[in-house]
Amino acid sequence: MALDRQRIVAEAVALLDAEGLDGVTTRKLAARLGVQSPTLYWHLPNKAALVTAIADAILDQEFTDRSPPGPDQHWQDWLGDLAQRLRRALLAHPDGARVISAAQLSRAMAAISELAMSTLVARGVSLGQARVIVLTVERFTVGHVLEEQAPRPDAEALKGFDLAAFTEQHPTVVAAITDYFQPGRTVDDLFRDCLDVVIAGAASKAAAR
Amino acid sequence: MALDRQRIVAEAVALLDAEGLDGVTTRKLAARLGVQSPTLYWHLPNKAALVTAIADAILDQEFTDRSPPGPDQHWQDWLGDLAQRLRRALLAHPDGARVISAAQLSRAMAAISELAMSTLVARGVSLGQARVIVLTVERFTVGHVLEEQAPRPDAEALKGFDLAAFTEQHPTVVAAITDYFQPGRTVDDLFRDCLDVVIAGAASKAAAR
DNA sequence: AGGCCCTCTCTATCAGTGATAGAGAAACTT
DNA sequence: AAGTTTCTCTATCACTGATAGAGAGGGCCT
Repeated sequence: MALDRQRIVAEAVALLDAEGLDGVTTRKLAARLGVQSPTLYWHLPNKAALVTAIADAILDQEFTDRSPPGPDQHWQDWLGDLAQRLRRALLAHPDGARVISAAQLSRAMAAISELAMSTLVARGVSLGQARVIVLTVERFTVGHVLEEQAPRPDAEALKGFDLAAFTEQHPTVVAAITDYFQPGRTVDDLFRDCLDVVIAGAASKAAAR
Repeated sequence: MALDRQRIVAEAVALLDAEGLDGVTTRKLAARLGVQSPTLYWHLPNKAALVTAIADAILDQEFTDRSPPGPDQHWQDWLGDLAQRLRRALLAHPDGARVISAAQLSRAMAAISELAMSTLVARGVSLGQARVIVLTVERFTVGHVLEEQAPRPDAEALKGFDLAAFTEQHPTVVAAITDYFQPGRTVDDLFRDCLDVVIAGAASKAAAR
């Protein structure tokens, strides 16, 4: 099996799935491909390019279908679904959000932006508004999943953590968390609720002009 | 001058300012402090703790004043100002957003959340809504600045970049960018506009119940 | 056929990274 | 004075991304 960029990236995604972003080293990747690590540098200029390629692969995997909304679907709902899909793409791999935010000039991300902005424009949203709305949704989504995927602090760090003192200093935060996750609600619901805030704002801003 | 945690963190911030997050290594930091690198491990358990401490220092620097809104200030405006201040804090140092997103259990970030959520609750927003709104604003802001501070792709990467082809494949994106930055508008305006979307959504969601 | 070049992989090596073990100096306590 | 705690040191580890440069192999032109 010949070594080419595509096979390298596919194996890099597998390595990402197995060990997370910090586990994606040129040596481990080369070993999986049955090759010595400097060989990779013939196919890729540097590691940043590899990470960008991984980001594109992750996004392409989820965004096979890039269809605009149906004739009687509101663009608000469609944009919400797009954000959900983006989140799903990031959550599908460990450190997915970190990978995307480390990517430079991701082709796939640009394609998503183009799809979203052109769709909004086709629905009568002004070009400027479309850009602002799409950027807001994208950056919120990446920021949100980045936090979702943040490593749970290890036991060592938690030893110095005094929950009682934290609760005393941050009563509202603690109350809000316990309150929110009471009835069986999940992190998916939290994202949905936060996203609804953004989409509601987008709707009101788009209507305002 | 005795070496203590506070002096280490202060020097780490100076090093961050000089060389960015990737330049903050234990050896360089130790050299600046006139000490050998293993010495740092007596004061800090590991590098993650150092990054968290840097994050707290960066936030504390901007959030000396943690006052709630004045009596006739809308919470929407106050929350917008808070987000602006958060952005300013992140932009004040190279890779500031990366530092904050790499921080684990940041005390200063928790304090900001507490301030924001309790303020909204005091203004009659429900606990659940307050949490959703504050999280949305925070995560959007971090996501936005993360993108703002993303390294401009180097000349090497740009050599393989065909602007004409990109424009053909992403006409709306290119048109939106050129359109947006036409009359002397800056990235500050872009953040303001995006933030307004989020705040407008927060206002409508908070009013809806 | 012979020579050449282009493609791809190799070995060897570099400078730098976070982290640990354990020696030792200095200061404080008893 | 002796012992203990606090802090810094030297020496070293396993590992990282990256480069230089040798060399194998196939295709191509004369």
